[in-house]
Parts: sequence; C-alpha cells; structure tokens
Amino acid sequence: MMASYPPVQSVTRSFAVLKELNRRKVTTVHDLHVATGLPKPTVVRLLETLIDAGYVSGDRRQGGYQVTSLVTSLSSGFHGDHLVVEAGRAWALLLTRRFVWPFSIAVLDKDCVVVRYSTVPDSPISPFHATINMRLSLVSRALGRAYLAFCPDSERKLLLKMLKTSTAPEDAMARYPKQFATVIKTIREQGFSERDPMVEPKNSCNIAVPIMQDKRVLGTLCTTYFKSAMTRKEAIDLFVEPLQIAAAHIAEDVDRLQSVPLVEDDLTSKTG
Amino acid sequence: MMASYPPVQSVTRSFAVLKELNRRKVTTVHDLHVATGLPKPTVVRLLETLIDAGYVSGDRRQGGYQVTSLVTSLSSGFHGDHLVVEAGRAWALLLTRRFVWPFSIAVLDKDCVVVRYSTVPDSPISPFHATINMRLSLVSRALGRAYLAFCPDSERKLLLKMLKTSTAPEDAMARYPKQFATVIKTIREQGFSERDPMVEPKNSCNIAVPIMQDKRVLGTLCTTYFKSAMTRKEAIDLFVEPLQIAAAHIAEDVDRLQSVPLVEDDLTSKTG
DNA sequence: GCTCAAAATTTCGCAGGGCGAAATGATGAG
DNA sequence: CTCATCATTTCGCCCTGCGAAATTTTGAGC
Repeated sequence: MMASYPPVQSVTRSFAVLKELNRRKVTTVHDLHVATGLPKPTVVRLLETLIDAGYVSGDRRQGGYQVTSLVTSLSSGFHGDHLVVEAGRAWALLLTRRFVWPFSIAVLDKDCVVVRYSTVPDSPISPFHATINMRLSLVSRALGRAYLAFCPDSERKLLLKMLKTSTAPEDAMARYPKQFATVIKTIREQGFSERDPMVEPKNSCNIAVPIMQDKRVLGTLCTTYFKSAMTRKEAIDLFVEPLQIAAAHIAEDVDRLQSVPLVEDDLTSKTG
Repeated sequence: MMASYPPVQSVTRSFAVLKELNRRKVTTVHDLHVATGLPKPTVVRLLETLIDAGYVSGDRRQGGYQVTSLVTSLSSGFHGDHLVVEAGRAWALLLTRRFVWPFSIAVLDKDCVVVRYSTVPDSPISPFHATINMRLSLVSRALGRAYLAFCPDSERKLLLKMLKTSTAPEDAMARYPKQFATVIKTIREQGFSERDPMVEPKNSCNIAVPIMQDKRVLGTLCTTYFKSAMTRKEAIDLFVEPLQIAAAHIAEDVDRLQSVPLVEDDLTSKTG
C-alpha cells in the first residue's frame, strides 16, 4: 500500500500517551505533558478517551493513571516472541517481587539486543531503564555484553565483524579488538556483565547474565540499580547469584517446553 | 476526573481496528470494514496511521495486515495477570504448535471466567473462539464449566448461589440445580468439560480441563475445533490427554515459581 | 488471455471534531 | 492560611478527518 493519507494526528498522539502510560505503574497528567510535549487539555482529552475505551483507569485522587488489563487486547495477536521470553517472564516478575528492583530480558536481533520483557512498571524504584522494544548495543550495554561474552566463539567473531562497520557511537569499542577482548574476557571470568561506565545514565548501573542452552545464548537477563542505593560490590553480592539461578531455571523451562511429550505414547516411544 | 470531553472519535476507531487486527494472524481491509462498520477509506486511513506508528505491517500483496512486535509496548505496563496465565502462556503456544488448533487460558472473575490468553491468532484453523478479555459463563461455556466442576465444594456452592440470581441467558441452567448437578457430575467423572450444545456457535465445540493446585482451580485450559473436522470422540481422543498433561505442567511451574529459592543460603536454610 | 465481481485505493470538498490559550479549580507543602 | 503547581474546564476557531464517489487492482473462473 502506497500511503494515501498523512497519519491521523490524534491517533498518533493517543498511542504516544498509551505507550508512556505503559512505561510506569502510575502516570500523572503532568508526566504525560512532559513526556509527549502535548498541551495539557490535549492530554486530558486523550486520557479520557482511553478511560472511556477501558484501557486506562484512575484519576488525580488515585495519584494518577494506569493501564488496565484490557491493554492485553492490543497485543494479544502478537505471539512471535522467543520461547526464552515466554518462559522468562514469570521469573523476571518473581525477581522484582523478591528484590523490588526492575529486571529485563533481551534477545539478539541482528547486531544488537532488543528488550522483550521488562518489569520496570512493577518496580517502585525504577532507574531510567530500557523500555520494551528498545534496541541496545552489544558493545556497551550490559544486556548486550552478556550476549557477546557468552555466545559461541564463531558467533562472536561474526558479530564483532558486523560491529566493526557500525557507526553507532556506543559500538565504537568494537573497533579496538584488543581492548574489547579484555572486556569480554573479564565478563566471562566473573560470570556477569555491566554497562560501559562511559554510557548514560551515570546515576545507575546494571548487571546482566546470559540464559544458556547447550553453549548457546538464548537471551540475557539483567537488573538495574541506583548507585546511590548500593555500592557495586553490594550489588554484585545481592544480584549475581539470583540472576544466575533464575537464568538457569528459565533455560530449564525452555528445555522442557521444547521436549516434553504431551501424549503418553510419545513418552513410551521415547523410552522404548 | 469528571469527563470534560466526548471521546475522540478517530482514537476510539483506531483502537477498534487494532483490537480486531489482534484477533487473527492476518486481516484484510474488507475484514476490518465488516468487523468495525467503518467506511473503507476510514479503515485505510487508520491502518496507514498504525503502519506509520509501527504497530502494523503488511499490505494487500502480503494477504493483508498484521500486528508487529511493537504492539507489546502497548501492554507491557500491565503485569497483573495471574501467575497461572504467566506460567501457562508458553504451554498454550506449545499446544497450538503441536496440534495447530487454538488453545486458551481463563481465570475466575467474580461469577464468570475471563479469557486471559489465547493462541487464536497463531492458529490457521480458528473457529470462532473467545478472544482475550472475553467474559464467559461458568454455566454454559467449557472454560467456565471446567472451573465450576473441579473447584472445592464450598466454592461451587457459593458460585451457584450467585449464579441463581443471574439474569444472563447463558446462566439459565443454574436455576435448575438437579439438572445442572448432573452436568457437573458428568464433567467430574470424565475429567473435562464441553460447551453447552445449545450455545452458539454450533459449528464448533470445545474441550476444557482445570489447572489444579492443592485441590483449588487456578484457571482452566481449553481448545476449540470444528465439528466438520472431527467427531466428538476423535476430539476427545486427541485433546483430553495433552490438555491434562499441559495443565499438570502449568501447575508444576506455578508451584516452582512460588517456592523456588533464588539464593543458595535460602536453599540451605530450607534443607537445614 | 479475457471477463468481471469484488476488494483495495485514491480523490477532494466539506463540516464538525479536535485543538489549545486562557481561565478556573483543586491540592498539598510550608 | 498562602501560594506554587498541577488538574480541569471553557469555547471560539480552523484545519483535520471524513466518506461518497470514482478509479484501480486483483484473482477466480472460463
């Protein structure tokens, strides 16, 4: 279809508002005004339309607005997510319930990773955190570095080859193979990755681990924390082990989903 | 907030279009025109806006239009789904991949069940099937009947008491306790439920099983098939066991998610 | 390859729907 | 109680979204 119309302005605006509402648990009119640049009467009008449609609830007295369960109708037709994301969602929620900090899952997409699941909206202490569908560098971001460090050598060589020609500023270190090899080596030794300290935001840091299956990386799992809330050492002591345990469980769940028979005679034929 | 504006027409329309796109894998302009009642130029204009925003892709030559992975940004803030839904999603997808027919998961909500997950968009052979967020009768629908039949006696008595005053036509049988008790007894004996044959659509049927935990029903899982594609006996032979096996796995996953320690010393203290 | 029904796309004049500055109201920190 | 700030409401205006009609495209059937 060759586009015959310009985008419908109020529709584009309403999706910007809804997307913003999905980024946190509760959002105010002011928050939406700031995030979208829309005049407040416009924000209110669109909010009221979303409330009328059932996708949003709340008002000022409740501290703001939030999405309702009905928003699942707006994405229920998309099931193309990786099995690792399907299997990992509940574990990420479990981690946020246990530790309160936000957790995310990312998968490889060409020469970067994409956040496919995030519990940012469920965490009351959310540093600026990659929102869902955000593409993150394999070179400078924790979620990406965990992928690069733990994927098979042949895959890493291929990815690094692609990254050498990348013009993205955050991929710059890929053009210094020796320096970056040291980074990769350190990550492999310690079993987890962290964001390049040169990359914004500077008030937070994150820790990521790979989700492995048969020496392949299915995806990566990470948390983010405020530097003001704990030291790096405290964060490592607190998060690395639970991240690794959860990653192992996610991998087990993927295994089971891929191999469990659903009929008794399938089981019989396998043991037969 | 007291509503100060009428809903923005084009916004309401665009969500109706997007919701419809989520109901199936691929949708045509004609399909959307029929489902929403909107004139085709209006449908095309809204579609182009959704494409421009990245939530939809495709065109006539691809057989129609479909939602993209970006729609997950429109619901990512909602995480209030029951753990049974989180745990069950991947299993439902697995079932559809294995059997091609659609599968759904529902949970209790007051005096009916609500479909919280459905693989209808992933199944090329989708009979009219309950879409996500649809409320279904406990009395006449398979997903609801499976709940009623297998929940604890005390809970069933309470639900039946509520249902006796229901004016919904599909709950009518709740007012004939003896007749309905026979239905419940049969379902318990055979281990699965089916939709009341008097309820539309008549060209399909479904089979549902409970997802049990400690004698409580966490939710229900079902499939739908065309009567023209197989006999009732063939459907029972094909689906009941896999449904029951998948339901057992889902329940196990819920158990593990609720109880697994994420730190080694938690594990130590438990075994200590 | 042609016909033709049906679906898809495009045009464009029009009017009313959506807009946002300004005004007013509500809230809560100090 | 004051007052800064956020929330809500008003309402005149204008340009955005509309949809009938026209045109184009598609593919089934022969």
